[in-house]
Amino acid sequence: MDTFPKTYNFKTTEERLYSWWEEKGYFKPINQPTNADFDSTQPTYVIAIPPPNVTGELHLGHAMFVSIEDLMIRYHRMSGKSTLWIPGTDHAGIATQMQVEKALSDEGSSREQIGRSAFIERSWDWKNKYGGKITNQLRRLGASCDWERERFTLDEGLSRAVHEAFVRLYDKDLIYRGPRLINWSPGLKTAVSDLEVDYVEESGLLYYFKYRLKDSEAFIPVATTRPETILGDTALAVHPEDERYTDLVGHTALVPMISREIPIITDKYVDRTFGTGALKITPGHDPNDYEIGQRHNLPVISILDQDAKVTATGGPYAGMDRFVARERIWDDMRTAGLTIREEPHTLKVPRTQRGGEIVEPMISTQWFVKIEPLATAALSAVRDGRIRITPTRFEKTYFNWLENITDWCISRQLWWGHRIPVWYAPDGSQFCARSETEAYQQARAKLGPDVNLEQDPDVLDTWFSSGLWPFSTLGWPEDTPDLNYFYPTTMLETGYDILFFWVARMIMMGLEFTDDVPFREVYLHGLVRDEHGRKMSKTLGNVVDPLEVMDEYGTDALRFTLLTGSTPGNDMNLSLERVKANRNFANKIWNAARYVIGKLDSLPTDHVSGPPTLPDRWILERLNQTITNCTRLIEHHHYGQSGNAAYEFIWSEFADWYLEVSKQQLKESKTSFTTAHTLVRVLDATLRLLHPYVPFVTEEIWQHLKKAAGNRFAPPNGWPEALIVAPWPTADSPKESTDIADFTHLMDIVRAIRNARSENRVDAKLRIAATIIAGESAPMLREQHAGLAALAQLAPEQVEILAVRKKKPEQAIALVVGNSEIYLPLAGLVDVATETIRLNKEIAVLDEQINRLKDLLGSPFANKAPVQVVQKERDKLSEHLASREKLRQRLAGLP
RNA sequence: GGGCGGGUAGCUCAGCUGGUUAGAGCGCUUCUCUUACAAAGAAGAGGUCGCAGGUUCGAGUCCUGUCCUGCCCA
Repeated sequence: MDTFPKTYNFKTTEERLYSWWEEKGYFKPINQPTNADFDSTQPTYVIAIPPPNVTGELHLGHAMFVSIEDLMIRYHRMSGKSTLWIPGTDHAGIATQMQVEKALSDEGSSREQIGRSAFIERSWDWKNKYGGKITNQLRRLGASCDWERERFTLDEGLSRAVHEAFVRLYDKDLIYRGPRLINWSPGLKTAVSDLEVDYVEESGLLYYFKYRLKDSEAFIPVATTRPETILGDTALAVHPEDERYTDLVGHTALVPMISREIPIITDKYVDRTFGTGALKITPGHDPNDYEIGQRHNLPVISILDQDAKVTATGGPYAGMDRFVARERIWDDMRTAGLTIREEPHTLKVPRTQRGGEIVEPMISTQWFVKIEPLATAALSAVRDGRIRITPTRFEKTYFNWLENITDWCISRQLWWGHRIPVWYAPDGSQFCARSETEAYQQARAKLGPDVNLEQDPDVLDTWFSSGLWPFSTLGWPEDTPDLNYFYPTTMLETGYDILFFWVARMIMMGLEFTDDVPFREVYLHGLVRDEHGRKMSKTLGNVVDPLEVMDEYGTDALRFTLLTGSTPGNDMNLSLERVKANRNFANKIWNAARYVIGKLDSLPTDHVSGPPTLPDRWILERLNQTITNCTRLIEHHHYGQSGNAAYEFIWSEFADWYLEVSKQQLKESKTSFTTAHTLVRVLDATLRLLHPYVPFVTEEIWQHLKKAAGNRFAPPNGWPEALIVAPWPTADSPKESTDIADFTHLMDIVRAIRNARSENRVDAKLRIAATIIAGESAPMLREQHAGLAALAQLAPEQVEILAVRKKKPEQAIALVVGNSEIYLPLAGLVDVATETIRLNKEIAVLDEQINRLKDLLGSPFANKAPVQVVQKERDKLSEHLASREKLRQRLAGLP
């Protein structure tokens, strides 16, 4: 027992067990192509991990996905599937590049100063230095990934996959390059995709001003939120049915301050009620204006450069920052008498998700994926059920996004990432190839042997390589044995916040390149918030660090909290109180096991194997029900409910009741062996049920249990080497018996006695006498005499259990539990007056119930509801009637 | 503007296909350090399930409307 301290010490357990599991190879699929006895028909269960940023640090989002995916993996591993969880990390272009640039700037250097190749080298150094951190943190959470299959989006194989994918799309004309209006991040100096822009509501101003007409003193009042874009206006637009402006349509207006001539056009897009009803059109710097410009063939003028400073087209404002220019133009216009007024206005400001600076829509030459054909395929894969999304409501979101999708800007003006596999010749012709050598071959064939090529300087959006993840990690484009056996993967589990970024793109790319779905199921979890539902943020100071939580309460406690406190697709508020409670839960299992194992150690070896007692049969049947329940719930993705069911079972039934009864049964040689066997059996099975939730404490206990129980109490198929690879429990077929009802009756009697003791302030240590008139339950209760006495703290020799009453008890408190009457002769405690009050109170409660049930059974309910439901209520009524009768008799019999 | 969540005990949340006195943890009250566990045990208090209608024998659960709140898309 010295290896079994009173409290579970997770600190000395977790790391040891994790390394042991890993060394033993338990994280690897039991059946895989490299095995000598490989069986390609054995079912698989495969998850590709959502790759965290290679230089990132663990946060609760990671803790959430690891908990859920590890649960899925451990459950299916135990269920006998050949289970593979592929781990890996993402190069996270922008994020990592920013970190490296920050480090450079701290040294007084910059990427421009050191040049591209030195910068990339520097980034790899950075990756090598910090890259192991996040994966070690995932290990800490218990993630049972096959680390030998770990991948990184920039490693050789995955880069080959990226090139292959690019070339194939290019050859099918699904990738093109050209000037388009894109979102430009002036700080990061790169294009970002539409998805990477958040529109934040902020208060600003609406500027009203005069647009003068050419050859006339008249003007049109116009409102704008961005006066600096006036310099890029190429039209004024009014609604075709707006009578205020009909006679002005077709005239020419003059751009303020620079007097460029622009037409006045009509377009139904214009909202007559907004501002003045006249809209200035700046196709070069506004997505809506860009579309109107396309419709009317308007010229596009770029007035801002890559630093968001005004270009030469801006005349006197050239060189100014966009916000400086805004003020200067407005000042100048005021001086020129062109301003009308300013009013406060709430606008949606486009900001980058990273850094949060204001994005500038501008014209830029970029690479795009023509997305519609891919989206169409991705839509039908979910529509026809080849991929199922849990919770299903996200299917709608998914459809809506894909139905309105726009081409995907995939080029980034960064250095850290997959460089675009396109090379340019001096004459401008371009060659898309899987490698530079291949590009040169193409170029030489076309332009002669002396051609010199230059590779496109841009890199691809990180999500482009992430989109290939489920198959690139398995070896695609090579036709590898892993790809053949493990693909398509089974489950894709991630947060709903990257449904578009990642999930949808994997589906599109998977269908395009592998002609199959990348996974059969998608499970989306919610965001982890603080305990009052606020988003965790550094500024609010409410960020919970999972590492600190694990330090304080253990990994299992954190995992159990995340798993049982969340429902699919819904955000969860994490409360540390709850984590603490679950730490206590781990300790509870520990102590229950400590008891069982201690008893096994001291059990005599010369046993007599008696038949199972009522409590044995009860707990085994309840175990059966719990196994059935938990399994069903997990299969339906109700992970939280399954965890709670196992929790309730082991704490409120096994520990609170069966363990207490077992103390009596172990004392008797007739029952001791079977009791010990039952204790082992139930504990073993429950540890299995809980293992996917709380892997460490369960494995640790299980190893002790296995050792203590040995062959004497081994399960039918023997003890496997470790819990992590032990078979998931199966339930016996349910028995037709009254065992559960009987034991429940016994529990109710015990509770009633405890309640009476407590209300009458009977000393907890005092063993009292009791007479129980139990009718047909008498034989059953008599058999449970010792247990009953122990549970209710009765003096065993003074417990009388009768079928019918012999004489009228005098000085006693009377309790009615179902069909049983209990008399507690508490001398000196029973006062006729208070007892009368108490009995009347109980009768009143029953009266209420009886009336309610009589009304119910007299209503159409009786013939419309299913028979079983009605019968249940009838039974209740007759039971209440009998109880009331007993109480009345008792009342009448009081002295 | 469109779509999707959430509103259940003081707090944080469960409640699967509607089944008839609504559950858990924490907190609260009373008692107990009884040889598995005080990170515990025993007993208890606490909710007209946001509001208003409707469907049904029966609604926290389904439908309609409404209020508050959060998110996504435009």
